[in-house]
Amino acid sequence: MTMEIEPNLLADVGRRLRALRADQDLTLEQLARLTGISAPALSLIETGKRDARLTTLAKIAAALRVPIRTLLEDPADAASTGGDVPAEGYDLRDYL
Amino acid sequence: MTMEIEPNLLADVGRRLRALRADQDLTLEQLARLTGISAPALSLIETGKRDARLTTLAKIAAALRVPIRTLLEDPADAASTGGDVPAEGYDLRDYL
DNA sequence: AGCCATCTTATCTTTATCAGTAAAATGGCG
DNA sequence: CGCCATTTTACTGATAAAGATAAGATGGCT
Repeated sequence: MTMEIEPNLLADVGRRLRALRADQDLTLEQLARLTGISAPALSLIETGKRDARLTTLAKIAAALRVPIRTLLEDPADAASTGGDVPAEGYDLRDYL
Repeated sequence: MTMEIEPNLLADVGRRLRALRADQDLTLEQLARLTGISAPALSLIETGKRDARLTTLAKIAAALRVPIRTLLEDPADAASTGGDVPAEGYDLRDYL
């Protein structure tokens, strides 16, 4: 359980994106028109082959009418949204 | 209330990033070493002048030991983390 | 099999991120 | 005021994102 900065973050985001689009029965073409992002670009993002910019993800989230955060969290642990706090008594400088 | 895709999303993310870094008393140099992202790049991101890639934000979040979602949500409405559902009975195709 | 919608992949061009470096602000603090 | 740490800004060059377009691949359906 070394967690190495989330191995397949892009693939995960892509999967969620595709699921959300499917929920609204939208084609890549339609989402492309809604977002201003080309269908090929959307395809690459959904298949986890492209490292999109923040505003690009924001446009897609806006078009799908969901908060951006939805794309980044596992709907499973979405319940514990109080689980934040950076582990009190920790000093990152110890690792420099 | 036209929402125009959040005009200052980058500035907001940058502010939260800077606050988190301040909480741990890290300099840009130190965070740069932790993330592998240069200090100038971090400065641009924190000041809302750069549209960072998803993996870049992920690296920073990992170094600060907070979930990525923390950078994107307003701590104010962080309470209502069940508020998702894309407004049932809506069809985005009506706007194409 | 053939057609059709949808998605994927490839190529090209423009633009932007990012590392690296160095040079200017900024801000304490003695 | 002059140091000094920190941050910002301004370059360079390499890598990658994103639009546009076109060409394959996939899958359903009669």
